[in-house]
Amino acid sequence: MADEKRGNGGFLAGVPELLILRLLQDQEMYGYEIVQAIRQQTGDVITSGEGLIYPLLHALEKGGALRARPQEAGGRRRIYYTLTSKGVRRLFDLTDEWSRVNRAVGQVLRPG
Amino acid sequence: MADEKRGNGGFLAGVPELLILRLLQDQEMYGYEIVQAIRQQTGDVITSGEGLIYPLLHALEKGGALRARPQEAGGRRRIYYTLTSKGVRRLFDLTDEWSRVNRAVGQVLRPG
DNA sequence: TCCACATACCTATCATTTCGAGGTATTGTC
DNA sequence: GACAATACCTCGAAATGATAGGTATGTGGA
Repeated sequence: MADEKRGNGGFLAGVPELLILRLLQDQEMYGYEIVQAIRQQTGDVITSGEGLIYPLLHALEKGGALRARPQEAGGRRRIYYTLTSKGVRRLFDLTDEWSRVNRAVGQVLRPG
Repeated sequence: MADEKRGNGGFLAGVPELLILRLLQDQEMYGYEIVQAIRQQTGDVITSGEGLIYPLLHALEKGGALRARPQEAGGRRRIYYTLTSKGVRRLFDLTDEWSRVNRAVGQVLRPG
């Protein structure tokens, strides 16, 4: 079909990035924590794994949207991330784009 | 960044398929017409081109969601598509999935 | 003690989807 | 006659997500 082998069922283009940025807007978090948070806060609707989240965090950091702060915590090495001003701007842009697409799809789904 | 080279700006995974099915629920349409309709009804927010729509129509037909009916109209060869019962089911499933993801993202964006 | 599990990080590869460029042919307009 | 619009098509590149692995430490139970 339109081949639908997506574990999450599709409709997720760009969503993980948006969610990461939004979560970090409220508080500093580390990667593993973000993976769990997305699962919990979406009621297991979005279950993006570490194989997606970690590379995304690295890309966002390299792009200047996030700042990384390594820290030891009980023998465990964690990397905490915070939003930079660039990240905040990116979050606003993505949020805006998300609602635009949302409205657009809604207009077709339930017309006039 | 998360590299954002999508002409439409992201957030479109699976959306074109959903829109096609929804449009065909109301009336028989041909490919070129669908491309224009998506553009118009979304106010140019979603501008998926023929390079995306035609292959999608073929895949949906092959998958049994659509039935194709070729017809000549004023020297112009058009291929009209209609929904099969399988296509209707697929439309319901995608619509459902779309709102689930929508709610899930919303929960993260505006918590509390 | 040993084993399994949760934590916490990472990469590589594959599948899917979208985008852009290009190609054919007809009709209508300047 | 040239050009835009109509109407179909395919190919290849790029981006994204999913899956499957791989490393290491701490904790709890048998």
